[in-house]
Amino acid sequence: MRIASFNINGVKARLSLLCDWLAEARPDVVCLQELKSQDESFPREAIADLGYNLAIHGQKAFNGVAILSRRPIEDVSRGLPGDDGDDQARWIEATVPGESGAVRVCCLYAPNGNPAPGPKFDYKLAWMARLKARAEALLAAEEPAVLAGDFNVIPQDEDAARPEAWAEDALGRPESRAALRRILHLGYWDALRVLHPAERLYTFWDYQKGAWERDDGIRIDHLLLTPQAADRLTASGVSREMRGRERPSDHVPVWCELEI
DNA sequence: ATGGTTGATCCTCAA
Repeated sequence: MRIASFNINGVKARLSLLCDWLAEARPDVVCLQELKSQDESFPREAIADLGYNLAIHGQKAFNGVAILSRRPIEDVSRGLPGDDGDDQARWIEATVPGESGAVRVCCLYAPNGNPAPGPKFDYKLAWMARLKARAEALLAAEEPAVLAGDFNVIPQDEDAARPEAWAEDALGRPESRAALRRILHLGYWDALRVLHPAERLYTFWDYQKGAWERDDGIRIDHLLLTPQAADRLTASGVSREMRGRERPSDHVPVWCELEI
């Protein structure tokens, strides 16, 4: 089962790019972030026509996440637990049955957190703490699960072309990195890094200042696997060429292959 | 030091 994550940066503005990629790459499951669309205006038909079932958690103008799957989508849950007052659409999870067993797929869009320090950075760190709590509960189930999405955290210096440029940014600050490490240290595996330990891997290039042309990228989109999922990992990668297409997102898809 | 880009919605904000 091939599972991909893609921060689409506006699903309506990016519909033709998304449909082209779905038809070419044919991922079994896709986690989308930054829909910037309400449920009612989400382009369901075009995606359903390509053979995908849909579970959407949208919001007006900002955020928004969705799971697309060629297989059935079961037991959908919307919203990250831990704060009933949080109405930002940043989390959707569901079970996808495979040929041998099933996988719990969690699609997440972590807060950007800039400017830091400040209230937005506080919200980011509080959200990451809630993510850790959910990640802990998932581990206790001892089943294959994937945390897939835009974590808005650069894990280590080697995950940025110019790490020094991000040292004070919410995406690269030590507090953000520590929050991600706390989740990894529970027992999660970085599906990209575990198979590509020494590779230059970026998933985001800013629209500004010719970041793409200069390969001034960062790796902030991640696939974290429970041990039961990591045991079945056979391949992973970054669909880098997507950044060079017409009207691209500023992110590209990341994917992994699980024997499920 | 500034400005550079994009999308969605309301003439600004979030990224």
